[in-house]
Amino acid sequence: MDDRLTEQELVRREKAAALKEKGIDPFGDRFDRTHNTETFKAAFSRFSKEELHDLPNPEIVRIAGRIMTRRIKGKAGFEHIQDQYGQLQLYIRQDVVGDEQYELFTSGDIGDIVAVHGTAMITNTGELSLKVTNYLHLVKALRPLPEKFHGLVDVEERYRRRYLDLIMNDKSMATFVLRSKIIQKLRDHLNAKGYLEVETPVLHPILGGANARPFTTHHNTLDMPFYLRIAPELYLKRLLVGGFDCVYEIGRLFRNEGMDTKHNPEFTTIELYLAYSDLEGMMDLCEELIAEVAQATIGTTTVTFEGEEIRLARGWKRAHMLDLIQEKTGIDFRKITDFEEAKAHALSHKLPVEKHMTSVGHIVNLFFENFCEKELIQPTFVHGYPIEVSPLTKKEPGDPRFTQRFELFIGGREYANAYTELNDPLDQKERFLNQLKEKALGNEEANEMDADFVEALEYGMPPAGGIGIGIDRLVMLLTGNPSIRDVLLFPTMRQRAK
RNA sequence: GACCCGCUAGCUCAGCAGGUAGAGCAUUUGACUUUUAAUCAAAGGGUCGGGCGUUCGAAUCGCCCGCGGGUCACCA
Repeated sequence: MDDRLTEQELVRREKAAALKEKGIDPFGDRFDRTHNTETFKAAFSRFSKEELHDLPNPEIVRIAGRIMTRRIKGKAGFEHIQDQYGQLQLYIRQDVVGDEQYELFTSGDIGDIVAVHGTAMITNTGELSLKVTNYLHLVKALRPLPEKFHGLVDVEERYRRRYLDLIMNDKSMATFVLRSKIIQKLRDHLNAKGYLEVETPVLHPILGGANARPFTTHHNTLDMPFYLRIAPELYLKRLLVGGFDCVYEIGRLFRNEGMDTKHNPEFTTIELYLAYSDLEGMMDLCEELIAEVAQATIGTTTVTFEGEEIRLARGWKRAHMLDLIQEKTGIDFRKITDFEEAKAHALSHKLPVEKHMTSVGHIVNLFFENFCEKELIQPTFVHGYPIEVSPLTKKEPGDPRFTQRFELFIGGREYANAYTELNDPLDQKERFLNQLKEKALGNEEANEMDADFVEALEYGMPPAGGIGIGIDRLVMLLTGNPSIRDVLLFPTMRQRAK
Protein backbone atom coordinates (compact mmCIF):
# COMPACT_ATOMS: atom_id res chain seq x y z
CA MET A 1 0.00 0.00 0.00
CA ASP A 2 1.04 3.51 -0.79
CA ASP A 3 1.15 5.31 2.52
CA ARG A 4 1.94 8.76 1.14
CA LEU A 5 -1.36 10.58 0.92
CA THR A 6 -2.15 13.32 -1.53
CA GLU A 7 -3.55 16.61 -0.36
CA GLN A 8 -7.01 15.56 -1.50
CA GLU A 9 -6.82 12.28 0.38
CA LEU A 10 -5.75 14.07 3.55
CA VAL A 11 -8.64 16.51 3.28
CA ARG A 12 -11.11 13.67 2.84
CA ARG A 13 -9.72 11.77 5.82
CA GLU A 14 -10.07 14.90 7.92
CA LYS A 15 -13.65 15.28 6.74
CA ALA A 16 -14.34 11.66 7.71
CA ALA A 17 -12.93 12.34 11.16
CA ALA A 18 -15.05 15.46 11.47
CA LEU A 19 -18.19 13.48 10.64
CA LYS A 20 -17.32 10.97 13.33
CA GLU A 21 -16.97 13.76 15.86
CA LYS A 22 -20.48 14.91 15.00
CA GLY A 23 -21.71 11.38 15.73
CA ILE A 24 -22.15 10.49 12.06
CA ASP A 25 -20.59 7.22 10.91
CA PRO A 26 -18.49 8.13 7.86
CA PHE A 27 -19.13 4.61 6.53
CA GLY A 28 -22.77 4.30 7.39
CA ASP A 29 -25.42 1.63 7.43
CA ARG A 30 -28.66 0.51 5.88
CA PHE A 31 -30.95 3.00 4.19
CA ASP A 32 -34.34 1.89 2.91
CA ARG A 33 -35.00 3.40 -0.47
CA THR A 34 -38.43 3.92 -1.99
CA HIS A 35 -37.00 4.52 -5.47
CA ASN A 36 -33.86 4.30 -7.53
CA THR A 37 -33.05 6.87 -10.20
CA GLU A 38 -34.88 4.83 -12.82
CA THR A 39 -38.06 4.14 -10.89
CA PHE A 40 -38.10 7.76 -9.75
CA LYS A 41 -38.06 9.00 -13.33
CA ALA A 42 -40.63 6.41 -14.35
CA ALA A 43 -42.92 7.59 -11.56
CA PHE A 44 -42.68 11.32 -12.09
CA SER A 45 -41.72 12.09 -15.68
CA ARG A 46 -45.38 12.23 -16.72
CA PHE A 47 -45.96 15.37 -14.67
CA SER A 48 -45.35 18.95 -15.84
CA LYS A 49 -43.35 21.45 -13.83
CA GLU A 50 -46.55 23.14 -12.64
CA GLU A 51 -48.30 19.88 -11.79
CA LEU A 52 -45.39 18.78 -9.62
CA HIS A 53 -45.27 22.18 -7.96
CA ASP A 54 -49.00 22.16 -7.17
CA LEU A 55 -49.41 18.55 -6.02
CA PRO A 56 -51.49 18.80 -2.83
CA ASN A 57 -49.81 15.86 -1.06
CA PRO A 58 -46.47 15.34 -2.78
CA GLU A 59 -44.94 11.92 -2.18
CA ILE A 60 -41.79 11.93 -0.09
CA VAL A 61 -39.31 9.64 -1.83
CA ARG A 62 -36.09 8.20 -0.43
CA ILE A 63 -33.16 7.72 -2.76
CA ALA A 64 -29.45 7.06 -2.33
CA GLY A 65 -26.49 7.34 -4.65
CA ARG A 66 -22.98 8.53 -5.29
CA ILE A 67 -22.29 12.24 -5.75
CA MET A 68 -21.03 12.82 -9.29
CA THR A 69 -21.28 16.61 -9.75
CA ARG A 70 -21.91 19.57 -7.44
CA ARG A 71 -22.85 23.20 -8.02
CA ILE A 72 -23.08 25.13 -4.81
CA LYS A 73 -24.50 28.62 -5.10
CA GLY A 74 -24.37 30.14 -1.62
CA LYS A 75 -27.49 29.16 0.31
CA ALA A 76 -28.65 26.59 -2.23
CA GLY A 77 -27.10 24.15 -4.63
CA PHE A 78 -27.41 21.21 -6.97
CA GLU A 79 -25.72 17.89 -7.26
CA HIS A 80 -26.19 14.80 -9.36
CA ILE A 81 -26.21 11.45 -7.62
CA GLN A 82 -25.76 8.20 -9.51
CA ASP A 83 -26.83 4.63 -8.99
CA GLN A 84 -26.69 1.60 -11.27
CA TYR A 85 -29.54 2.93 -13.38
CA GLY A 86 -28.45 6.50 -14.00
CA GLN A 87 -28.22 9.92 -12.45
CA LEU A 88 -30.65 12.19 -10.67
CA GLN A 89 -30.24 15.87 -9.86
CA LEU A 90 -30.83 16.99 -6.30
CA TYR A 91 -31.80 20.53 -5.37
CA ILE A 92 -30.78 21.39 -1.83
CA ARG A 93 -31.76 24.62 -0.08
CA GLN A 94 -30.39 25.71 3.26
CA ASP A 95 -33.78 27.10 4.32
CA VAL A 96 -35.38 23.69 3.69
CA VAL A 97 -32.88 21.19 5.11
CA GLY A 98 -31.55 23.40 7.90
CA ASP A 99 -28.02 24.53 8.74
CA GLU A 100 -26.68 21.17 9.92
CA GLN A 101 -27.74 19.18 6.87
CA TYR A 102 -26.75 22.01 4.56
CA GLU A 103 -23.28 21.84 6.07
CA LEU A 104 -23.25 18.08 5.29
CA PHE A 105 -24.06 18.97 1.70
CA THR A 106 -21.45 21.68 1.28
CA SER A 107 -18.69 19.75 3.02
CA GLY A 108 -19.40 16.57 1.07
CA ASP A 109 -17.19 15.50 -1.79
CA ILE A 110 -17.72 14.13 -5.26
CA GLY A 111 -17.61 10.36 -4.84
CA ASP A 112 -19.35 10.30 -1.45
CA ILE A 113 -22.52 8.23 -1.13
CA VAL A 114 -25.51 10.09 0.25
CA ALA A 115 -29.15 9.39 1.04
CA VAL A 116 -31.95 11.91 0.69
CA HIS A 117 -35.65 12.39 1.25
CA GLY A 118 -37.51 14.79 -0.98
CA THR A 119 -40.18 15.54 -3.54
CA ALA A 120 -40.13 15.57 -7.31
CA MET A 121 -39.70 18.90 -9.07
CA ILE A 122 -38.70 20.25 -12.47
CA THR A 123 -36.11 23.02 -12.66
CA ASN A 124 -36.24 26.14 -14.80
CA THR A 125 -34.07 24.37 -17.33
CA GLY A 126 -36.56 21.50 -17.46
CA GLU A 127 -34.72 18.72 -15.64
CA LEU A 128 -36.76 16.38 -13.46
CA SER A 129 -35.04 16.66 -10.08
CA LEU A 130 -35.51 15.95 -6.42
CA LYS A 131 -36.13 18.82 -4.03
CA VAL A 132 -34.41 17.58 -0.92
CA THR A 133 -36.11 17.78 2.45
CA ASN A 134 -33.61 15.60 4.31
CA TYR A 135 -29.93 15.23 3.44
CA LEU A 136 -27.97 12.36 5.02
CA HIS A 137 -24.38 11.28 4.71
CA LEU A 138 -23.89 7.56 4.07
CA VAL A 139 -20.33 6.81 2.95
CA LYS A 140 -17.20 8.93 2.68
CA ALA A 141 -15.02 8.40 -0.39
CA LEU A 142 -11.42 8.77 0.76
CA ARG A 143 -10.10 9.03 -2.78
CA PRO A 144 -11.23 11.46 -5.47
CA LEU A 145 -13.00 10.15 -8.58
CA PRO A 146 -11.55 10.68 -12.06
CA GLU A 147 -12.41 13.87 -13.86
CA LYS A 148 -16.12 14.32 -14.53
CA PHE A 149 -16.01 15.30 -18.18
CA HIS A 150 -13.54 12.86 -19.75
CA GLY A 151 -14.11 10.14 -17.18
CA LEU A 152 -11.60 7.32 -16.86
CA VAL A 153 -9.94 6.86 -20.24
CA ASP A 154 -6.68 5.04 -19.49
CA VAL A 155 -7.29 1.49 -20.68
CA GLU A 156 -5.03 -0.12 -18.11
CA GLU A 157 -6.78 1.69 -15.27
CA ARG A 158 -10.19 0.77 -16.65
CA TYR A 159 -9.27 -2.92 -16.48
CA ARG A 160 -7.37 -2.90 -13.21
CA ARG A 161 -9.87 -0.74 -11.37
CA ARG A 162 -13.03 -1.81 -13.10
CA TYR A 163 -15.13 -0.30 -10.32
CA LEU A 164 -13.97 3.17 -11.37
CA ASP A 165 -14.70 2.35 -14.99
CA LEU A 166 -18.22 1.29 -14.00
CA ILE A 167 -18.75 4.50 -12.02
CA MET A 168 -17.37 6.81 -14.68
CA ASN A 169 -18.33 5.20 -18.00
CA ASP A 170 -22.00 4.41 -18.41
CA LYS A 171 -21.23 2.51 -21.60
CA SER A 172 -19.13 0.11 -19.59
CA MET A 173 -21.91 -0.36 -17.04
CA ALA A 174 -24.35 -0.98 -19.90
CA THR A 175 -22.08 -3.64 -21.38
CA PHE A 176 -21.90 -5.62 -18.17
CA VAL A 177 -25.59 -5.29 -17.43
CA LEU A 178 -26.21 -6.64 -20.92
CA ARG A 179 -23.74 -9.45 -20.35
CA SER A 180 -25.75 -10.57 -17.32
CA LYS A 181 -28.97 -10.39 -19.30
CA ILE A 182 -27.54 -12.41 -22.19
CA ILE A 183 -26.53 -15.20 -19.84
CA GLN A 184 -29.88 -14.99 -18.10
CA LYS A 185 -31.72 -15.33 -21.42
CA LEU A 186 -29.61 -18.33 -22.40
CA ARG A 187 -30.67 -19.96 -19.16
CA ASP A 188 -34.30 -18.95 -19.53
CA HIS A 189 -34.47 -20.34 -23.03
CA LEU A 190 -32.91 -23.69 -22.16
CA ASN A 191 -34.76 -24.04 -18.87
CA ALA A 192 -38.03 -23.48 -20.70
CA LYS A 193 -37.14 -26.38 -23.00
CA GLY A 194 -36.55 -28.64 -20.01
CA TYR A 195 -32.76 -28.55 -19.90
CA LEU A 196 -31.15 -28.95 -16.49
CA GLU A 197 -28.21 -26.82 -15.47
CA VAL A 198 -25.44 -28.90 -13.91
CA GLU A 199 -22.01 -28.36 -12.45
CA THR A 200 -19.07 -30.62 -13.21
CA PRO A 201 -15.51 -30.53 -11.85
CA VAL A 202 -13.15 -27.72 -12.70
CA LEU A 203 -10.19 -29.75 -11.43
CA HIS A 204 -9.52 -32.50 -13.94
CA PRO A 205 -7.10 -35.38 -13.40
CA ILE A 206 -6.99 -36.06 -17.16
CA LEU A 207 -6.69 -33.56 -19.99
CA GLY A 208 -9.56 -33.88 -22.42
CA GLY A 209 -12.64 -32.55 -24.13
CA ALA A 210 -10.74 -30.13 -26.34
CA ASN A 211 -7.37 -29.44 -27.82
CA ALA A 212 -5.56 -26.86 -25.72
CA ARG A 213 -2.62 -26.35 -23.41
CA PRO A 214 -3.72 -26.48 -19.78
CA PHE A 215 -2.95 -24.83 -16.49
CA THR A 216 -1.71 -27.34 -13.96
CA THR A 217 -2.07 -27.29 -10.20
CA HIS A 218 -1.59 -29.61 -7.29
CA HIS A 219 -3.80 -30.94 -4.52
CA ASN A 220 -1.92 -31.25 -1.26
CA THR A 221 -3.94 -33.88 0.58
CA LEU A 222 -4.27 -36.18 -2.41
CA ASP A 223 -0.72 -35.26 -3.39
CA MET A 224 -1.59 -35.33 -7.05
CA PRO A 225 -1.57 -32.95 -9.99
CA PHE A 226 -4.74 -31.54 -11.52
CA TYR A 227 -5.50 -29.61 -14.67
CA LEU A 228 -7.87 -26.68 -14.66
CA ARG A 229 -10.47 -27.83 -17.14
CA ILE A 230 -10.14 -26.92 -20.78
CA ALA A 231 -13.64 -28.25 -21.50
CA PRO A 232 -16.45 -29.91 -19.52
CA GLU A 233 -17.38 -32.26 -22.35
CA LEU A 234 -16.36 -35.65 -20.99
CA TYR A 235 -18.16 -35.12 -17.69
CA LEU A 236 -21.34 -33.86 -19.32
CA LYS A 237 -21.43 -36.92 -21.57
CA ARG A 238 -21.08 -39.16 -18.52
CA LEU A 239 -24.33 -37.54 -17.39
CA LEU A 240 -26.00 -38.67 -20.62
CA VAL A 241 -24.86 -42.20 -19.80
CA GLY A 242 -26.35 -41.66 -16.36
CA GLY A 243 -29.74 -40.92 -17.83
CA PHE A 244 -29.94 -37.14 -17.99
CA ASP A 245 -31.88 -36.20 -21.09
CA CYS A 246 -30.68 -32.67 -21.72
CA VAL A 247 -28.12 -30.79 -19.64
CA TYR A 248 -26.07 -27.68 -19.89
CA GLU A 249 -23.26 -26.07 -17.96
CA ILE A 250 -22.30 -22.42 -18.04
CA GLY A 251 -18.86 -21.92 -16.66
CA ARG A 252 -15.27 -20.95 -16.84
CA LEU A 253 -12.68 -22.76 -18.91
CA PHE A 254 -8.94 -22.25 -18.62
CA ARG A 255 -6.45 -22.44 -21.45
CA ASN A 256 -2.80 -21.66 -21.12
CA GLU A 257 -2.44 -19.94 -24.46
CA GLY A 258 -1.69 -16.51 -25.83
CA MET A 259 -3.77 -13.46 -24.95
CA ASP A 260 -5.18 -10.95 -27.38
CA THR A 261 -8.40 -9.14 -28.20
CA LYS A 262 -10.16 -12.48 -28.69
CA HIS A 263 -8.53 -14.63 -26.00
CA ASN A 264 -8.33 -14.52 -22.23
CA PRO A 265 -6.77 -17.36 -20.19
CA GLU A 266 -10.08 -17.89 -18.41
CA PHE A 267 -13.25 -17.53 -20.42
CA THR A 268 -16.87 -18.56 -20.26
CA THR A 269 -18.78 -21.03 -22.37
CA ILE A 270 -22.10 -22.74 -22.37
CA GLU A 271 -21.90 -26.39 -23.26
CA LEU A 272 -25.04 -28.48 -23.70
CA TYR A 273 -26.04 -32.01 -24.65
CA LEU A 274 -29.31 -33.34 -25.95
CA ALA A 275 -29.94 -37.07 -25.96
CA TYR A 276 -31.37 -38.63 -29.14
CA SER A 277 -30.41 -35.58 -31.19
CA ASP A 278 -27.59 -35.02 -33.67
CA LEU A 279 -25.68 -32.35 -35.59
CA GLU A 280 -28.79 -31.06 -37.38
CA GLY A 281 -30.54 -30.73 -34.07
CA MET A 282 -27.62 -28.67 -32.76
CA MET A 283 -27.70 -26.37 -35.80
CA ASP A 284 -31.39 -25.71 -35.26
CA LEU A 285 -30.92 -25.16 -31.56
CA CYS A 286 -27.89 -22.92 -32.03
CA GLU A 287 -29.47 -20.48 -34.45
CA GLU A 288 -32.68 -20.45 -32.47
CA LEU A 289 -30.80 -19.78 -29.24
CA ILE A 290 -28.60 -16.98 -30.55
CA ALA A 291 -31.31 -15.29 -32.61
CA GLU A 292 -33.73 -15.31 -29.70
CA VAL A 293 -31.19 -14.15 -27.14
CA ALA A 294 -30.25 -11.27 -29.45
CA GLN A 295 -33.88 -10.29 -29.92
CA ALA A 296 -34.59 -10.54 -26.20
CA THR A 297 -31.55 -8.55 -25.05
CA ILE A 298 -30.79 -5.94 -27.71
CA GLY A 299 -34.15 -5.98 -29.45
CA THR A 300 -32.87 -6.89 -32.89
CA THR A 301 -31.19 -9.69 -34.81
CA THR A 302 -29.14 -7.32 -36.95
CA VAL A 303 -25.93 -6.04 -35.42
CA THR A 304 -22.97 -4.07 -36.69
CA PHE A 305 -19.67 -5.54 -35.61
CA GLU A 306 -16.34 -4.12 -36.69
CA GLY A 307 -17.94 -2.34 -39.61
CA GLU A 308 -19.87 -5.38 -40.86
CA GLU A 309 -23.64 -5.68 -40.72
CA ILE A 310 -24.39 -9.14 -39.38
CA ARG A 311 -27.80 -10.73 -39.70
CA LEU A 312 -28.55 -13.23 -36.93
CA ALA A 313 -32.13 -14.01 -37.93
CA ARG A 314 -32.64 -17.76 -38.36
CA GLY A 315 -31.80 -19.62 -41.56
CA TRP A 316 -28.02 -19.53 -41.41
CA LYS A 317 -25.78 -20.76 -44.17
CA ARG A 318 -24.56 -24.36 -43.89
CA ALA A 319 -21.41 -25.25 -45.81
CA HIS A 320 -19.11 -28.25 -46.16
CA MET A 321 -15.51 -27.48 -45.33
CA LEU A 322 -14.26 -29.14 -48.51
CA ASP A 323 -16.54 -26.99 -50.67
CA LEU A 324 -15.30 -23.83 -48.97
CA ILE A 325 -11.68 -24.86 -49.53
CA GLN A 326 -12.36 -25.65 -53.15
CA GLU A 327 -14.07 -22.26 -53.60
CA LYS A 328 -11.07 -20.42 -52.22
CA THR A 329 -8.19 -22.47 -53.60
CA GLY A 330 -9.57 -24.65 -56.36
CA ILE A 331 -8.29 -27.76 -54.62
CA ASP A 332 -10.80 -30.62 -54.34
CA PHE A 333 -9.77 -32.58 -51.27
CA ARG A 334 -12.53 -35.11 -51.90
CA LYS A 335 -10.21 -36.57 -54.52
CA ILE A 336 -7.02 -36.42 -52.46
CA THR A 337 -6.30 -39.46 -50.35
CA ASP A 338 -2.51 -39.41 -50.42
CA PHE A 339 -0.82 -37.50 -47.62
CA GLU A 340 2.24 -36.56 -49.67
CA GLU A 341 0.02 -35.01 -52.34
CA ALA A 342 -1.91 -33.04 -49.71
CA LYS A 343 1.33 -31.94 -48.06
CA ALA A 344 2.68 -30.73 -51.40
CA HIS A 345 -0.40 -28.52 -51.82
CA ALA A 346 0.14 -27.13 -48.34
CA LEU A 347 3.77 -26.35 -48.96
CA SER A 348 3.01 -24.68 -52.29
CA HIS A 349 0.48 -22.50 -50.40
CA LYS A 350 3.12 -21.67 -47.78
CA LEU A 351 1.24 -23.41 -44.96
CA PRO A 352 3.32 -24.63 -42.00
CA VAL A 353 3.06 -28.41 -41.85
CA GLU A 354 4.03 -29.56 -38.36
CA LYS A 355 5.47 -32.90 -37.30
CA HIS A 356 2.28 -34.24 -35.77
CA MET A 357 0.34 -33.58 -38.97
CA THR A 358 0.52 -36.98 -40.55
CA SER A 359 -2.59 -37.34 -42.67
CA VAL A 360 -4.76 -35.57 -45.21
CA GLY A 361 -7.25 -34.40 -42.59
CA HIS A 362 -4.64 -32.28 -40.85
CA ILE A 363 -3.87 -30.56 -44.15
CA VAL A 364 -7.56 -29.99 -44.88
CA ASN A 365 -7.95 -28.32 -41.51
CA LEU A 366 -4.88 -26.21 -42.21
CA PHE A 367 -6.31 -25.02 -45.52
CA PHE A 368 -9.64 -24.19 -43.94
CA GLU A 369 -8.13 -22.19 -41.09
CA ASN A 370 -5.84 -20.22 -43.34
CA PHE A 371 -8.03 -19.52 -46.35
CA CYS A 372 -11.67 -19.78 -45.33
CA GLU A 373 -12.35 -18.80 -41.70
CA LYS A 374 -11.79 -15.07 -42.07
CA GLU A 375 -14.17 -14.88 -45.05
CA LEU A 376 -17.19 -16.22 -43.15
CA ILE A 377 -18.87 -12.97 -42.14
CA GLN A 378 -22.56 -13.89 -41.99
CA PRO A 379 -23.38 -16.74 -39.58
CA THR A 380 -22.21 -19.97 -41.20
CA PHE A 381 -22.23 -23.54 -39.95
CA VAL A 382 -19.16 -25.25 -41.36
CA HIS A 383 -19.40 -29.04 -41.26
CA GLY A 384 -17.29 -31.89 -42.57
CA TYR A 385 -14.39 -31.66 -40.13
CA PRO A 386 -11.60 -34.22 -40.62
CA ILE A 387 -11.54 -37.06 -38.16
CA GLU A 388 -7.95 -36.29 -37.12
CA VAL A 389 -8.96 -33.00 -35.48
CA SER A 390 -12.24 -34.32 -34.06
CA PRO A 391 -11.47 -37.13 -31.62
CA LEU A 392 -14.85 -37.00 -29.83
CA THR A 393 -17.13 -36.84 -32.85
CA LYS A 394 -19.07 -39.49 -34.69
CA LYS A 395 -17.88 -40.25 -38.22
CA GLU A 396 -19.75 -39.23 -41.37
CA PRO A 397 -21.77 -42.31 -42.30
CA GLY A 398 -20.62 -42.23 -45.93
CA ASP A 399 -17.02 -41.12 -45.48
CA PRO A 400 -15.09 -42.11 -42.37
CA ARG A 401 -12.36 -39.52 -43.11
CA PHE A 402 -14.78 -36.87 -41.87
CA THR A 403 -16.97 -36.36 -38.84
CA GLN A 404 -20.41 -35.07 -37.98
CA ARG A 405 -19.11 -31.84 -36.56
CA PHE A 406 -19.70 -28.17 -37.25
CA GLU A 407 -18.24 -24.94 -36.08
CA LEU A 408 -20.18 -21.71 -36.26
CA PHE A 409 -18.40 -18.71 -37.78
CA ILE A 410 -19.57 -15.10 -37.59
CA GLY A 411 -17.45 -12.17 -38.66
CA GLY A 412 -14.54 -14.52 -39.38
CA ARG A 413 -14.47 -15.89 -35.84
CA GLU A 414 -15.48 -19.16 -34.29
CA TYR A 415 -18.47 -18.91 -31.97
CA ALA A 416 -19.52 -22.50 -31.45
CA ASN A 417 -18.42 -26.08 -31.91
CA ALA A 418 -20.88 -28.97 -32.11
CA TYR A 419 -20.95 -32.69 -32.74
CA THR A 420 -23.05 -35.68 -33.26
CA GLU A 421 -21.44 -37.19 -30.21
CA LEU A 422 -19.28 -40.26 -30.58
CA ASN A 423 -20.99 -42.96 -28.50
CA ASP A 424 -19.06 -45.99 -29.78
CA PRO A 425 -16.64 -46.92 -26.98
CA LEU A 426 -14.41 -49.00 -29.26
CA ASP A 427 -14.05 -46.15 -31.75
CA GLN A 428 -13.55 -43.68 -28.90
CA LYS A 429 -10.70 -45.74 -27.51
CA GLU A 430 -9.04 -45.83 -30.90
CA ARG A 431 -9.38 -42.03 -31.22
CA PHE A 432 -7.71 -41.56 -27.85
CA LEU A 433 -4.87 -43.84 -28.95
CA ASN A 434 -4.40 -41.66 -32.04
CA GLN A 435 -4.34 -38.59 -29.85
CA LEU A 436 -1.59 -40.18 -27.79
CA LYS A 437 0.41 -40.73 -30.97
CA GLU A 438 0.03 -37.05 -31.83
CA LYS A 439 1.10 -36.10 -28.35
CA ALA A 440 4.24 -38.21 -28.80
CA LEU A 441 4.90 -36.35 -32.03
CA GLY A 442 4.82 -33.02 -30.26
CA ASN A 443 1.19 -31.89 -30.35
CA GLU A 444 0.95 -30.35 -26.90
CA GLU A 445 -2.78 -29.90 -27.29
CA ALA A 446 -3.66 -33.51 -27.93
CA ASN A 447 -6.13 -35.29 -25.66
CA GLU A 448 -4.98 -37.77 -23.06
CA MET A 449 -6.45 -41.28 -22.76
CA ASP A 450 -9.50 -41.15 -20.54
CA ALA A 451 -10.10 -44.82 -19.81
CA ASP A 452 -12.77 -44.01 -17.27
CA PHE A 453 -14.73 -42.13 -19.92
CA VAL A 454 -14.41 -45.02 -22.36
CA GLU A 455 -15.67 -47.33 -19.62
CA ALA A 456 -18.67 -45.05 -19.16
CA LEU A 457 -19.43 -45.29 -22.88
CA GLU A 458 -19.27 -49.07 -22.61
CA TYR A 459 -22.42 -48.91 -20.49
CA GLY A 460 -24.14 -47.19 -23.41
CA MET A 461 -24.57 -43.49 -24.16
CA PRO A 462 -27.68 -42.58 -26.12
CA PRO A 463 -27.13 -41.00 -29.51
CA ALA A 464 -26.78 -37.30 -28.80
CA GLY A 465 -25.97 -33.88 -30.12
CA GLY A 466 -23.75 -31.51 -28.18
CA ILE A 467 -22.60 -27.93 -28.60
CA GLY A 468 -20.36 -25.43 -26.90
CA ILE A 469 -20.81 -21.70 -27.44
CA GLY A 470 -18.30 -19.02 -26.45
CA ILE A 471 -20.23 -16.63 -24.27
CA ASP A 472 -17.62 -13.88 -24.15
CA ARG A 473 -17.57 -13.67 -27.93
CA LEU A 474 -21.34 -13.69 -28.07
CA VAL A 475 -21.38 -10.80 -25.60
CA MET A 476 -18.78 -8.97 -27.69
CA LEU A 477 -20.96 -9.38 -30.75
CA LEU A 478 -24.17 -8.23 -29.08
CA THR A 479 -22.59 -5.32 -27.20
CA GLY A 480 -20.36 -4.18 -30.07
CA ASN A 481 -17.11 -4.53 -28.14
CA PRO A 482 -14.17 -5.64 -30.32
CA SER A 483 -11.97 -6.64 -27.36
CA ILE A 484 -12.71 -9.52 -25.01
CA ARG A 485 -11.28 -7.46 -22.15
CA ASP A 486 -14.15 -5.05 -22.53
CA VAL A 487 -16.67 -7.78 -21.79
CA LEU A 488 -14.79 -9.36 -18.87
CA LEU A 489 -15.31 -7.54 -15.60
CA PHE A 490 -11.78 -8.34 -14.48
CA PRO A 491 -9.64 -9.41 -17.43
CA THR A 492 -6.44 -11.29 -16.63
CA MET A 493 -3.59 -8.83 -16.05
CA ARG A 494 0.02 -9.14 -15.11
CA GLN A 495 0.69 -8.17 -11.51
CA ARG A 496 1.67 -4.53 -11.45
CA ALA A 497 5.16 -3.72 -10.17
CA LYS A 498 5.07 -2.13 -6.73
C1' G B 1 7.28 -14.81 -27.97
C1' A B 2 8.42 -10.79 -32.10
C1' C B 3 7.51 -5.82 -33.85
C1' C B 4 5.23 -0.85 -33.26
C1' C B 5 3.07 2.79 -29.82
C1' G B 6 2.20 4.72 -24.87
C1' C B 7 3.43 5.83 -19.43
C1' U B 8 4.04 13.91 -17.01
C1' A B 9 -0.59 16.49 -10.61
C1' G B 10 -6.25 12.41 -8.15
C1' C B 11 -8.28 12.47 -13.63
C1' U B 12 -7.89 14.30 -18.98
C1' C B 13 -3.91 16.20 -21.54
C1' A B 14 0.14 20.04 -23.23
C1' G B 15 5.45 20.47 -22.86
C1' C B 16 10.41 16.65 -26.59
C1' A B 17 16.06 21.56 -31.89
C1' G B 18 18.28 19.44 -23.74
C1' G B 19 18.24 25.22 -19.88
C1' U B 20 14.68 25.52 -12.57
C1' A B 21 7.54 21.54 -14.87
C1' G B 22 2.08 23.79 -17.49
C1' A B 23 -3.53 23.91 -18.47
C1' G B 24 -8.58 22.23 -17.54
C1' C B 25 -11.42 19.44 -14.11
C1' A B 26 -10.80 18.05 -8.96
C1' U B 27 -8.94 20.23 -3.99
C1' U B 28 -8.53 24.64 -0.36
C1' U B 29 -10.34 29.88 0.86
C1' G B 30 -13.96 33.73 -0.40
C1' A B 31 -18.72 35.51 -3.26
C1' C B 32 -23.38 33.64 -5.11
C1' U B 33 -31.20 30.75 -3.27
C1' U B 34 -33.24 27.15 -10.31
C1' U B 35 -27.56 25.50 -11.61
C1' U B 36 -26.06 21.62 -14.93
C1' A B 37 -18.62 20.72 -18.20
C1' A B 38 -22.27 26.63 -13.14
C1' U B 39 -19.63 31.37 -12.80
C1' C B 40 -16.04 34.96 -10.58
C1' A B 41 -11.43 35.85 -7.40
C1' A B 42 -7.15 33.75 -4.97
C1' A B 43 -4.10 29.53 -3.30
C1' G B 44 -1.91 24.68 -2.71
C1' G B 45 -0.66 20.21 -5.26
C1' G B 46 4.61 16.57 -9.31
C1' U B 47 11.37 11.82 -7.36
C1' C B 48 7.75 13.63 -15.49
C1' G B 49 6.81 4.54 -14.88
C1' G B 50 11.99 2.65 -12.60
C1' G B 51 17.34 2.38 -13.25
C1' C B 52 21.91 3.42 -15.70
C1' G B 53 24.41 6.48 -19.18
C1' U B 54 25.67 10.99 -22.46
C1' U B 55 25.96 16.20 -20.90
C1' C B 56 27.94 21.96 -17.29
C1' G B 57 22.61 20.71 -17.36
C1' A B 58 17.71 15.31 -19.08
C1' A B 59 10.38 15.00 -18.76
C1' U B 60 13.07 15.81 -23.53
C1' C B 61 18.81 12.08 -26.23
C1' G B 62 20.79 6.61 -25.65
C1' C B 63 20.62 1.69 -23.25
C1' C B 64 18.27 -1.77 -19.82
C1' C B 65 13.91 -3.02 -16.98
C1' G B 66 8.52 -2.69 -15.61
C1' C B 67 3.30 -2.18 -16.94
C1' G B 68 -0.33 -1.42 -20.71
C1' G B 69 -2.38 -1.06 -25.84
C1' G B 70 -2.18 -2.61 -31.05
C1' U B 71 -0.45 -6.03 -34.97
C1' C B 72 1.46 -10.93 -35.91
C1' A B 73 2.14 -16.10 -34.24
C1' C B 74 -0.72 -20.23 -31.04
C1' C B 75 -5.72 -20.72 -29.72
C1' A B 76 -11.90 -20.19 -28.54
